[in-house]
Amino acid sequence: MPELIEVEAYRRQAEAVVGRTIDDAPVLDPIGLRGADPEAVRAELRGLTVEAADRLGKLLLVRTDGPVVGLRFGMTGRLLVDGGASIDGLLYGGQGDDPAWDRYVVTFTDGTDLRIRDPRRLGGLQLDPDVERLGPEASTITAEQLAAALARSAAPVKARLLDQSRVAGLGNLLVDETLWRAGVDPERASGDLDADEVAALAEAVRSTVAELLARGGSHTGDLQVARRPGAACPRDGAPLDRLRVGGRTTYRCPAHQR
DNA sequence: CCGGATGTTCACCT
DNA sequence: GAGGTGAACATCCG
Repeated sequence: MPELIEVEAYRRQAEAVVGRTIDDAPVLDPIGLRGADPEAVRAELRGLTVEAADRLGKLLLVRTDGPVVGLRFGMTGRLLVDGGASIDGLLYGGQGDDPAWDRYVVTFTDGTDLRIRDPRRLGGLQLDPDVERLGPEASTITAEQLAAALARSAAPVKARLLDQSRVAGLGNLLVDETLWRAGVDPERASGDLDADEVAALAEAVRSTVAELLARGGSHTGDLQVARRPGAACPRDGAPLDRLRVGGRTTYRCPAHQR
């Protein structure tokens, strides 16, 4: 589920735990710890008070009076606050929702809790994550920032937009939707876009994120409904191409994406 | 049965 | 150095 939009929804939920004090944080399954010792992480989290819930790209940052707790959700992770009632309505698979997939639990002194539920175990938790490795936040990216991210690169523009160190927050669905709306071929060499095209693309990134956030998810794009072989472009009816760009399945309208 | 799927990281090629 | 590919993770779906 998580691209920037879904993680933003989790961030808003996480604001409910601001002010609470952590009683315990057992690591049920030590995924995505990047070498950290599970018991050491648990010990560090005990007794901390949550001060804020922030986000950078797809990384959720829970600030405390001690270390920042960085949460990643991979493709299938969800955040459950106070027993669930997940607002994303995007359960992995048809039903798939099993407490056995809880990887991290944070219990608070008032008896409430927060948990990371992740069937495929692609998410993770890191204390004081290195946010310097991330590019500018996609939802507010400027033409200047995007120009810097694309400059002098022969890589396909889609690959650059997916590269979290260049632009933070976009995933496969958002990038396809954005390039489709902007009329840009995902295979275009990044450095070949002129200043006007870059400015228009930056605007498309911001507006696409805002609109799909309002609609309720990365999967609510206009192109998304056509993400299947042989589908017609919702804009002009041309048969969509299905190809691989940046290692990911890509849909493109050959008629209007240039 | 097989291939893919909203992600990230790494080893190994060209 | 820059890009690309494939694998790994585990589960579900068409």
